[in-house]
Amino acid sequence: MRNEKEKCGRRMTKQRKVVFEAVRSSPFHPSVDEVYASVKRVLPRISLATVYRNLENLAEDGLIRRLEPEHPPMRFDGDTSEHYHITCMRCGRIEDAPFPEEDESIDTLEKALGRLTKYGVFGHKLEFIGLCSDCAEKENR
Amino acid sequence: MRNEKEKCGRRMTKQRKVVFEAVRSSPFHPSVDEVYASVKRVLPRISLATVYRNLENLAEDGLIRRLEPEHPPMRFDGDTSEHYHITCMRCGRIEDAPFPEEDESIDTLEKALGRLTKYGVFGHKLEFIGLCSDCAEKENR
DNA sequence: TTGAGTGCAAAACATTTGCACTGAT
DNA sequence: ATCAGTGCAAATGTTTTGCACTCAA
Repeated sequence: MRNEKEKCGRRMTKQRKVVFEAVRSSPFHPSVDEVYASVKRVLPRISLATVYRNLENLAEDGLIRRLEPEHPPMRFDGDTSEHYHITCMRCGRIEDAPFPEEDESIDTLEKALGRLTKYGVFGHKLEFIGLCSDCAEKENR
Repeated sequence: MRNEKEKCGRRMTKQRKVVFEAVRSSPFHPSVDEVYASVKRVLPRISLATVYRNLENLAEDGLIRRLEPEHPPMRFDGDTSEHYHITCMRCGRIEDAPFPEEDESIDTLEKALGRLTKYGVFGHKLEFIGLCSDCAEKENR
């Protein structure tokens, strides 16, 4: 329920650049605080609000990906290529699934994941994303 | 990263019963506040904290399902049978996908969903759930 | 030059917790 | 009778916002 704006002209500030780089260069799906800590080493005066604002608009612009962990805080992924994640049900750690997005059944993907990682795989969550008829109607006006 | 407790003996209080019934009987994947409002009509003195606590432990016991909308607040589903959801990217509404969980490719499911609902289907989110090796190790001690 | 973006502090939200009390077992 | 569960209020953790200021375009 975001992504509908597609802002065209966004100013390339130091802050935006550094926040982007921080997410881009982290392989750990960092939380806002982790990005903040990392960014602060380069721009010590940056505020947390700015980090939030930039993460939000970078995700909106499709330059990073917003993940949705079961429990806060939000995490982000600098790798926008299509890939899936596996989440540890105990500690919440998020790692990349080691296969490309293929047109396989979920069951097949799940079994493959068990073979290819050190995870015990217990299930999956699948959610479809779309536009409901009410909102589609509003769109055309 | 919940569900590991499997509490055996839970007291069946009026509050727990009514919260359960409220989620069970709502076809709308209600939020905590919606459950609270509904429950308040039966038990006007119930507190929001109690609603939170009961939703939490009902989900833990597998009697209801905790959903994870992209943005707060949390929503719950009284239907624990296996099924998928479609979420409107604009308004956030969550509806049941009108097919049983089948061993089809995601692409096939997505196309079927476009035919079977009034939604324009734009994508999906798939997340695998497992236990990482660190946590598995801790488990065995 | 100028308004989008920033820093700061305060507010808003969603959720959790401490504690004295209540009621299901 | 006991203690898990409750109500209340206060605390926590996360995210957003108002506003004066700054700097990228």
